Amino acid sequence: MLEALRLFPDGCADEMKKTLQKVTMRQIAAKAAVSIGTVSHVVNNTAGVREPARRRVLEAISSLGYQPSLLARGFRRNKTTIVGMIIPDILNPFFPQVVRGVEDALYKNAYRLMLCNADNDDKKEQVYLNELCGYRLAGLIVIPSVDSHLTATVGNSSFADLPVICLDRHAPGWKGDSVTVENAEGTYQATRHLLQLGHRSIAIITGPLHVNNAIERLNGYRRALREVSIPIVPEYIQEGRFDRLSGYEKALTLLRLSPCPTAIVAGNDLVALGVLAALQELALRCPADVSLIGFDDLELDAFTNPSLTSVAQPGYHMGARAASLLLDRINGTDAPAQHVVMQTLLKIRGSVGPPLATFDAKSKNKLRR
Amino acid sequence: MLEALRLFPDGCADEMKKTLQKVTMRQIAAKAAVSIGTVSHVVNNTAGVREPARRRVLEAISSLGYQPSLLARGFRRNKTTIVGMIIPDILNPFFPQVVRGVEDALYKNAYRLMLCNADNDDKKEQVYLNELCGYRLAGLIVIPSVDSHLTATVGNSSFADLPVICLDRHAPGWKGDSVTVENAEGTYQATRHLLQLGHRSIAIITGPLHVNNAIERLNGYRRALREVSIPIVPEYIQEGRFDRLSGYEKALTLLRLSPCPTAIVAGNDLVALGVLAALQELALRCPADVSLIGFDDLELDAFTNPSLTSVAQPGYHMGARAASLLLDRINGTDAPAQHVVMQTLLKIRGSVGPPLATFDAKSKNKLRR
DNA sequence: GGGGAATTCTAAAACGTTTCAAGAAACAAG
DNA sequence: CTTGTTTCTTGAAACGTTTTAGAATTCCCC
Repeated sequence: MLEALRLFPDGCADEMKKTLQKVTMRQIAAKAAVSIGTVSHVVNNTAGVREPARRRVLEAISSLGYQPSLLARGFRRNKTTIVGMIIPDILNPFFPQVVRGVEDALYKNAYRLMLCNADNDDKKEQVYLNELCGYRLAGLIVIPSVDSHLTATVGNSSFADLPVICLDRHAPGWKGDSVTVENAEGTYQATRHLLQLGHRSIAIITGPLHVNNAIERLNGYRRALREVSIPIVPEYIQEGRFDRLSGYEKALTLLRLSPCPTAIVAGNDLVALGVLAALQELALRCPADVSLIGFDDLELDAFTNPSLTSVAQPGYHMGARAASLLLDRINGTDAPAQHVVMQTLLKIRGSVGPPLATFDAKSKNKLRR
Repeated sequence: MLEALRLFPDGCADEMKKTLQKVTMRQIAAKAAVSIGTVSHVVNNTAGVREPARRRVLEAISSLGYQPSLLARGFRRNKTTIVGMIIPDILNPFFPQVVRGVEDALYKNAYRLMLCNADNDDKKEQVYLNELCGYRLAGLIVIPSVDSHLTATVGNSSFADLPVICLDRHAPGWKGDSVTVENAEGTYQATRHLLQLGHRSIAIITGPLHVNNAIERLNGYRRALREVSIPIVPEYIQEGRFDRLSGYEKALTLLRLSPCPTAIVAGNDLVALGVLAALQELALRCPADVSLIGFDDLELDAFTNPSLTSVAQPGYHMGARAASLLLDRINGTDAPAQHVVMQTLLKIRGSVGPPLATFDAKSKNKLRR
C-alpha cells in the first residue's frame, strides 16, 4: 500500500489498480538484480545461469507470483503450445471420447487442447478455423462438419505451415493426414449379421450422404446385400442427419412402408435411439418385430431398452492416434500424408434377433393401431 | 514463383518458404501505399479513413489473404476475445449441455470459447487455470473439479482483473459470481416422491462429500426423511464419486444390506446407470424390487431400461446464464458478486414405483407382466 | 599472475499489432 | 488568399517476451 503510494503519488484509483497488475519479467529482473535476458534463460533453461543468480531469480518469481505472458511468448516465438480441435457437435456422445483420446496424448507432451464446437455449421467452423489460425497454434485436429470447407480454408497462405489432421471424417478434397475408421466394413458386418439371422428386408438410415462416413456406411450395407443377391429397395435407404430426431422421423417413414423392413441399420447410435423411440411409439417390439443395429457403441448402449447392438468405433484411440500423428508433424516429420484407418467391431446386444417367421396380418394390425 | 525469386535473389530454401508465410500489416500497408497505422484503422474501424485509401487497403487485404495475428493483437491490447472454460469431465454427458449454453451465448457476442477438460484432477485444473490466464483471456468459466483450488489460484495477482464465474458447483471458499442449482430441493423432491409412494427404506449414493453439490443433495434427502420422522440409517448413505463405476459398487454394497433399501436416490445419472447395472447383476427388478431416482435428466434417461426418473437440471440455461453474467463482468459491471440459483424439476419415468411390501396381489401381477 | 578458453551474463533488436501525439490535407469562413 | 477548424494520415512508442552477438566474468593451466 505504502509502496503503491510511492510509486503513484497522484494515487488515483486507476493507478492503484496497477499494483494489482500482472508482474512481468522486467520486475523479476529488477528484484533479482539481473538482466531481463537472464530471467528468460532461467525460465526457459536456454543457457547456463550461475547458482546465486538463478536462485535470486527463482525467489523473485515465486515471491512476486510471476506468470509469463504466454501471449507475449507465443507472439515472439510465433508459435504457441496450444493445439486446436474443432468438432461438429459436442452433444453427440461419441465425440467427447475422441476428445479425451486427443487430450490425453497431447497433455502428456505438454501441449494444451483448445476445443471448439462447430455446431455442425460450416460457417462457424470456418470462423473458428481462421481465428485459431490467428493464434498461431502448434497444430489443429478437425472433425469436419457436414459441408466442411476445411480443404479450401486451410489452403490459405495464413495457414502456411500449420499441421492439420482430419479426424473421423474426410473433408471433401482433403489430401493431408487423416485418421478414420473402416466405416464400410462396419456396416457390412452389421448387415451380414442381420442376414445370417434370416432377415431379408433390411433398411438403413444413413447420415448426410455428402459426408464420406455416411457414404461408406451405406456402401457396406449395399455390399452385404449384393453379396447375397438381395435387391436393394430404394425406399429402404433413408438419408438422415446423424441425430436422434432424424432417426425418429426416418424410422417412422420406414415402418409405415409395406412391406415393412424387419431390421434397420442406423447411421449412428443417436439415430438408433430415434429409431427406438419410433418403435415404441408404434408399439413395435425390438427385436421381435424389428431388429436394430447402431454405430458408435456409445456407453449408454448397454443401458437402453433393449440394449443396443452397435458397431464399435475405437473413439479414444482414434483421438490418441490423431494426436500422435499431429505431434510427429509438429516435430517436423516430412513423411507423405498418412491415412490411418482403424477397425470396427460389432458389439452384439439385445436389439437384434431373428425375424418373426410370419410377419404379416398379425403384426400389420399392430402397426395400424 | 518468379516473384519469389525476385524478392529473394539468393533464393535459398528458407527464403523461398517466406513467400508462403503469414502476411502482416506491413505488407498490406506497402501494397496499399498507406501507413501501417492506417491499415489498423481500417481493420478495426478505429478512425475515419477516406474512401480511396480504405478501398486500397481492403483490396490488399483480400488479395494477399491477410489474417491479423490475434496473438500480436491480444498481446498489444493485453486482452483477447477468448473465454476459457474448464470442466471436470467431458465424458459426463451433463457437461456438454452446459458447454453449449455457454458457447451459444458467447458466440453471439463475438467471444470464442476455449474448452479445457480438467479430468477431475485438481492439479490439471490448476495447470489449465494458470496457462489460460497466461493467454489474457477475456474471462473464465469454471466448473470446479473435486478438490478444486480455484479460489486460491485465482487469488494470485496474475489473475488481477480476470472475471471468473463458478458454475454448477461452488469451489470451497469461493466468493465471486456463481450459477448453481437448487441441489437440496432436487433430492428433497425426489425423496419425498419416494416417501409418498410408500417407501420407508430409502438409500442414497452421494457424490464426493467435500463437493458442495453432493453435500446439498444429501441434505435434501435428509430433510425429506426428517420431515416424516424416519430415522437415518448411516449405512444407507454411501459416498460415491459421481461416476458410473462408483454407482455400481455402492449399489452392490447397499443391496447386500439387510434390510435392503427399497429405493435408491443416486447422486447423478451416471451413478444411477451404475445402480441399474448392479440391479441387473443381482437379478433385482427395477422398480418392482428397488426404485431408483437419478439427478441430471440426461437425454439418455428416456431410453434406459427402465426409463430413469431423474431430477432435471437446466444445464443449457445454466451455461447461458453463466455466460451472460460473465459478459456483464467483462463489460465492467461492478455489481457485488451474484449467486444465481436455478430450479430443478423432478421428471418421473419408469424407474420408480411403490415398494413391493405394500403391494396387494393385483399390482404385483401388474409388475410381473 | 597471465593468457586463452569456457562460461555466464547483458544489451538490444525483433516479433505484429494498437494507439497517440502531432503533422498534413481538406474544408469552411472571412 | 488567409486563417481556423475539422478530418485524415502518419510515425513512433509500446506491449512482454525470446534470442543473438558480444562483453564480462570465471576457470584452468602454465
